Amino acid sequence: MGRREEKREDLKARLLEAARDRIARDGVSNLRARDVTQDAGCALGGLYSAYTDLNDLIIHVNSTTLKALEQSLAVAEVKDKSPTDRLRNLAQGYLKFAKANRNLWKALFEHSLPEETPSPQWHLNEHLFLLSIIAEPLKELQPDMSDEDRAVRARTLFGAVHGIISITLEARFVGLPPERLERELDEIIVMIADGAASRREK
Amino acid sequence: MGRREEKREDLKARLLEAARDRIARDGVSNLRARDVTQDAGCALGGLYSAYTDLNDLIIHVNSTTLKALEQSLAVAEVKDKSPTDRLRNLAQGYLKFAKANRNLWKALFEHSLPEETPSPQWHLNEHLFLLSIIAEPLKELQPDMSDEDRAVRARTLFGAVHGIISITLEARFVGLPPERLERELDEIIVMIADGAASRREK
DNA sequence: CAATTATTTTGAACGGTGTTCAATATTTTT
DNA sequence: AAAAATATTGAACACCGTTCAAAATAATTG
Repeated sequence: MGRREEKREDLKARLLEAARDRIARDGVSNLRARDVTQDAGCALGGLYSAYTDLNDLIIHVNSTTLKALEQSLAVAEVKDKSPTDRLRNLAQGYLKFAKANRNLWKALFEHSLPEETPSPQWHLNEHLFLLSIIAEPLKELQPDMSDEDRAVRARTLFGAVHGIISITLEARFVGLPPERLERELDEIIVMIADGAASRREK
Repeated sequence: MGRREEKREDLKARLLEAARDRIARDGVSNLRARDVTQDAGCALGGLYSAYTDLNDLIIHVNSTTLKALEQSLAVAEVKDKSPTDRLRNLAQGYLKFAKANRNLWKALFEHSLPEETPSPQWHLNEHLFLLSIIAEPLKELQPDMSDEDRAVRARTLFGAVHGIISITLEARFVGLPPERLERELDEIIVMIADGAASRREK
């Protein structure tokens, strides 16, 4: 019967949960194969029957983090607001999520793939929703922009927002005073949104 | 004689050069203590007499990278231009440096300190020049802003520029098409600069 | 210039890492 | 119930950064 499949899925789930807990608590750089397998209640080698790699397991954790972020941003979304306000809301929502789930959020970016082995396509696709929800208010702001240009601009905007947040929260460089992060982020978003809007009238 | 001091400095220099070459070629995550020491022509333990750590050696490489960036931006600086144009120039200069020295540039940020051991103060200070040269055009743009606010804004601006560039060049997330990076960066800078300027007139 | 002391350089050894794989245990099929 | 197919196990492996007693070298002394 499908008992095999069942146990296999159960093991994968247990490993995933154990890894997520460990990452949330100690950060992705402190994740150890021996720790997760012990937490999950299987032998060391069991990890490699459920996932190809410790890296692969981390990618799956990141996948759940992205889903949680998606959920979080969807909740924070407000209709009946100006596109600028919607962008402001998204940026604040992203910041709020990053603060509330710092280690899981950091794992999305810290996780450096070995060599030139890029993330698998299915995981890269998961990033696209982020860009699509940014692109939507942009469309209202600059309706005459081509879809391609708008997609590029959404990436630019995300990069800027993420850069501002990460330089402060990751604290590996000279960041902002944390208490001023919200306002700075907000002002920059408004500047860019206004810039986009004025460009339309030009 | 000062023969001791002399040899010691020579070893430090050889290790530094070997490490920089290795990082530039293979990336900081592929730097191995056994490789650098072999390249530098000393025993494995020699590294730990010259530097406290492999991490410490990497920080010193990063220090030279920052100096090179400083040099590069100073050359690119143009007087007799509008503050907006100077900011545009700085952003393009930063991009150009990142492209030309990708692995060394990435090492400035990839390098994750273990636990909560922050970078030493002398190295953090080296970052400040970057912010100071951003703050200068900002002063012209918004002369009524307090020095502190301007310092914060400079960090924000750097975070945005760095975020846009790194999300594309580090390719660990969904980045921009590389050929559009220059223009996007430029347009965002102009938007923010114009936003800052218009705020002044408000 | 020895002889002695102070310092540096060396590299085998240590503890910890991710990963593998023959042996064992388990589930499925016959 | 026996046999075949599969999954789980954990000792062993290769590699990593780091340490530290021993060997080599430099400085000082008589």
